[in-house]
Amino acid sequence: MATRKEVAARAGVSEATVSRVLNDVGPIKEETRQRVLQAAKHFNYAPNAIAQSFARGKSGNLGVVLPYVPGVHLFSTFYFSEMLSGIGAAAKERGYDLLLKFRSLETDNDYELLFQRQKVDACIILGARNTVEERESLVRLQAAKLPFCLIGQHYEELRCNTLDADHVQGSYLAVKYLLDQGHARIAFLNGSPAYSNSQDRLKGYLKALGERGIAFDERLYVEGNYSRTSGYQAAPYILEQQVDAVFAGNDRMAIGFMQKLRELGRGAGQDMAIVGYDNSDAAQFTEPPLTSVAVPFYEMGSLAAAKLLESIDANDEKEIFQEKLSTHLVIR
Amino acid sequence: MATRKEVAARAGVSEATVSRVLNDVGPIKEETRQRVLQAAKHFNYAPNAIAQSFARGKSGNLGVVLPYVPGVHLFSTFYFSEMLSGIGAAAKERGYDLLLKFRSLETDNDYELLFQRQKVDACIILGARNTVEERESLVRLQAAKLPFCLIGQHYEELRCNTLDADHVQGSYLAVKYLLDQGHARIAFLNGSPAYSNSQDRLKGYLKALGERGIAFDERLYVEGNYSRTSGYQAAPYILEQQVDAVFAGNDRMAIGFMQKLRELGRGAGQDMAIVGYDNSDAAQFTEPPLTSVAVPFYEMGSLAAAKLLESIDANDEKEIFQEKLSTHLVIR
DNA sequence: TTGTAGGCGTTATCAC
DNA sequence: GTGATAACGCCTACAA
Repeated sequence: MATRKEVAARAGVSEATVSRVLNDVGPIKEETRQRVLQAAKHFNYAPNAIAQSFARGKSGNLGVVLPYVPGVHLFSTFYFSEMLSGIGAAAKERGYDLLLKFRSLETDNDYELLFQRQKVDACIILGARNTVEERESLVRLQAAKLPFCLIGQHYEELRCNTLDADHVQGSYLAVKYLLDQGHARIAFLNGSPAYSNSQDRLKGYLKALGERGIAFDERLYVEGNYSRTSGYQAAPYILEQQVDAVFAGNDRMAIGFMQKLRELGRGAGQDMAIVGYDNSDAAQFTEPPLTSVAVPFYEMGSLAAAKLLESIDANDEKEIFQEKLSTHLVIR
Repeated sequence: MATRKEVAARAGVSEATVSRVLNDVGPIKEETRQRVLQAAKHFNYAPNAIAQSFARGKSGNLGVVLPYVPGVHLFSTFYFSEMLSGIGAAAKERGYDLLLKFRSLETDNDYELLFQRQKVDACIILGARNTVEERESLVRLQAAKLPFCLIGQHYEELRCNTLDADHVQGSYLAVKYLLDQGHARIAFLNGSPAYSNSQDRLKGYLKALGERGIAFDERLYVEGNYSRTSGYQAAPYILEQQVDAVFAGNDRMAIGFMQKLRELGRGAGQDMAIVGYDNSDAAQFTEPPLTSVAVPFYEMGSLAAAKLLESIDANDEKEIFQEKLSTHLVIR
């Protein structure tokens, strides 16, 4: 593979001039420029990106941290897929490449390492949880002044770049809708409280109930893990509680719940109203179609990436951003 | 951020020794090793990955090229999601990071550039098409001895690393199933012939028909673009042909077709049999559930990555691999 | 067992 | 306008 040296030799100029031409800096005689360009073309030369990163002290990569669970096909979940699409689009626009980091939840709890090694200029963290180790790791990250942004998770104690959807509002909308339809005993099938968005959903649920003066009945509150199976498994218990509606924290759980319903011979939508969350593709294919809270995952990803990259490109003092995009209910 | 120099100074050794300790090479006195480790810990030192790549001439990145279409949420398609999950898992196992490259179909037709810049040690190309530019670009890639692998696409003229599913077989199974069910006029809703897998599907379709002595009727052959919309739009024409079954090149098109069917008041599965392809999540949620050809996308991704990385890690002469994983029919 | 020193391919700061 | 040249942080013979 040709290097700058060979190009310089062939063009009869110094290596510095080659760089100047290729980086389009400084004044250059048109004739020299042409000679260099031709020589470069002759060798099919392109600057070595790693050497460039090394010299510039910038990698040109935007890191994306994803939770990695062996055997679980992560991208197949609507949430991550959409988000990553958005991040990718925004990064591409700004000339950054995406470096994916799969983090094993048990072993890789050190976000710092990612940056210490300086393979990325900034980083977006997906699927962070509220555990002691993670919080501490994030505090260190911040102390080291490494630019990062959390999507879909926020901590009370930690003020850092954050992009999320307004899940309090989303859940409120969903539950209010069910109440408006005349349902009173509404079960809530939530995900793990280790995620702040689960907690937010609970707040929205409580808020909607509170407005109608309905007290929280803990028997109607069930925790799954956002998987279809957990929705499926929760169904028998929920049915025992004589509810007339179910609000699920995501579509997967809602779909699992509906499957069990059908197996038990109780068609969904007849004597039982169900509302999901995410408005994933699947929501429109179920029978009956699933009413669901639409979350702008793609926009969350692209906005987070845009803001983050913008802030590192303009290298003045970075302001912390904490944005919340709104959700809406898609009634089917 | 601390560098090796500072660590060396604090430990009272040379920089070379620091590297030796950290890379675990050569004989080192235990005491020295401890001093170095402590000094490293003191500064919270981790070697700069880019400098390392630079010195070693290896990036430690596995590139993944993805077609990029503005406005289309790529990862949301089962195909890419699953594949990328598989690639990611295999890369992680071998200590490689994933570098994603979104390729604009119109402008970025030069695969070479990716490698010339040497930001990746090897590359997996998804969504390659059979166009003049792409073929030429791939030929150059190969001539430059850059290790890459195509997934889901192969060319007659070009012998390169390839991993695919056996779509001839898959389509054959699907059509044979429909024939066995007693259907005779089977429409085929295929995707663009720019993808070799579309062509393979056609072969399978023809093979199954041929076995029963049924001649190809071009009125029953329709080309969509693998989107749900294209399935939806193709429906009226297909219905006009008085077919009793439809085989779709992927589930998305099958689902679009079914939607139109329902809108027209003709429930699927009643007077019209439908078989999809991919066995995506969505296939089980439709009403009625969709019979579909299961393709091991995840395994394709992980196997391709494994083989490719293996071949570059063992730096002897690389043998070209061309593998085809088998598919099976999931009857619902 | 450890130190010295050359090299990796750029960028960027000086001179001229 | 252009050419030297010193970084950049690390790896790795080669010497000692």
